[in-house]
Amino acid sequence: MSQRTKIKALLESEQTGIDVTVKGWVRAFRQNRFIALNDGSTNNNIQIVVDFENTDPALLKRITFGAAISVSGELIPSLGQGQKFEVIAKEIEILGDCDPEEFPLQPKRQTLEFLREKAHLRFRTNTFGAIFRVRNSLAFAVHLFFQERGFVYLHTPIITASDAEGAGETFHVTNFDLANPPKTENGEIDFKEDFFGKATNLTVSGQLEGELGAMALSDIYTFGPTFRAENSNTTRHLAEFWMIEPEVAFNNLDDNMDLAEDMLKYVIKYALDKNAEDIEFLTQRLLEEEKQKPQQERSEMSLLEKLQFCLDNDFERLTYTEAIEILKESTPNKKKKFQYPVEGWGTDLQSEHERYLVEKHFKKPVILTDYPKEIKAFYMRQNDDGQTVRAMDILFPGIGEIVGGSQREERLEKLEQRMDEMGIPKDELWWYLDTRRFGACPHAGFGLGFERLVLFVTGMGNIRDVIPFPRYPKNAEF
RNA sequence: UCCUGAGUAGCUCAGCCGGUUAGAGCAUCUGACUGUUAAUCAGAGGGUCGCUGGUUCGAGCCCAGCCUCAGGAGCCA
Repeated sequence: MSQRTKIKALLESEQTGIDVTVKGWVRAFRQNRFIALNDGSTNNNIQIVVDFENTDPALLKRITFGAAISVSGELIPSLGQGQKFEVIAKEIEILGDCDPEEFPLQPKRQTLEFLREKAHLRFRTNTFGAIFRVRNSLAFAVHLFFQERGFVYLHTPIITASDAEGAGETFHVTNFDLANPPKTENGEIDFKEDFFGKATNLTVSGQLEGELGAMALSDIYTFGPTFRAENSNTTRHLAEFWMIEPEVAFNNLDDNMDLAEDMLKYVIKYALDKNAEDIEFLTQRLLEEEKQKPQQERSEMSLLEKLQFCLDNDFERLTYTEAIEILKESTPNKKKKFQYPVEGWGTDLQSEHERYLVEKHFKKPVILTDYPKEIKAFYMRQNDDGQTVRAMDILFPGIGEIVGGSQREERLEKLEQRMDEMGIPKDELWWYLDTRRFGACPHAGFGLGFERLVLFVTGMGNIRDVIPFPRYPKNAEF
């Protein structure tokens, strides 16, 4: 057989009457005559027309939903309605049988919950094919964006000894026999005996190491797996997720916000251009899904419109303090519709408050800045008011926080004072503090949750559906 | 972790007030048909009612505990 042509290329073919070879998985076999074949290069199938009267019935029987086959034949303009081209099969080879009695997937709509349990096979559905092609484009676009701007892709460690970052519960990394770890004289586990000679864990953030790189390379970004051992059971959290963390020397918070907004728009634009068909499919999928919902719960904009709107409009920028004022004066607050009424300044915003600001009040992405220092991390730059820090959170409709970042505290004295106040052990972070001793400069960065971005662009509702094999409490299957 | 809801055929779901042999659609299999597009028509097979214990003459249904899933909350990206 000749070299195979991918289905995406076939469907974009300029000429017909040529002999081609296609390989893929059977999506449907109708009337013993029409095979819908898909190879993952596009959501569209190529129709294969089988001369069933002159084909071995034993072979025909093996063309079942899910089977892998190779087909050689002539590409012609389709005789039927509904597709541009079709392949008149001259030779069909079964590469891999697929017993319909055993195969869990069925040629019909299946629930996302069911497919989540069959994550090893769900790539073969239209929805997940589209999701993972979009995910791929977004990941590539992230690199394109930063590389075009001269950023250095920095690989920060996945195993660290630092548990002082305050970014959540960590997964321990150890070589010990858990039933019988070495103990010290006072009965505590003796990590000096462990592989690294100290207690280690999986990283919860590459930021602190990223800052070290930025203090020489100026502009860096990380893009790697991140681990949180939080017992989070939500549609927005994973125990293992991918995070993008740029860190830029000499940037202030405004530069930081510009960078984040430019980046988000760049990668969304890239996916819209590159995956127009997939996003159109996902848009239709969402419309279908929302038909089940009552009118008032449906979104005002389709997925496609929402993404375009995001590109066409500036993100709304305001301070935490301004947000609190808006929330205090808001109708739901006055009518006591909020579960957590907005009264004073200083407490963290609840999900319902963020959602109100983004989805009801501004109706577009919102960047909140200058949060009270008490509710933010130790490394954020303190404002002159003594109350707030130069933090920023980007809130997206339906997702909530997609980016969290800040200008960093570069003044050693201020940083140490804050670490003391918050009980962060300075001796463990001696290397971090060194950057403030030797050529410190203003700098800023942020963390972007990659899966939350994919969630937004695909219009999916659960973060477990936008990563191939999700890890979450009580689940590490596959 | 907390709150709410769910778990019945391969999938999606119905199952009355606790009552005798647990149903439907789709899928699958068999046959018919053959330019179909979620093909159509006829027939057939298919069940540890999440698990454990309890109440009862009798439990898919009531009670308790546990497991899993979904949505929301918290934590955050």
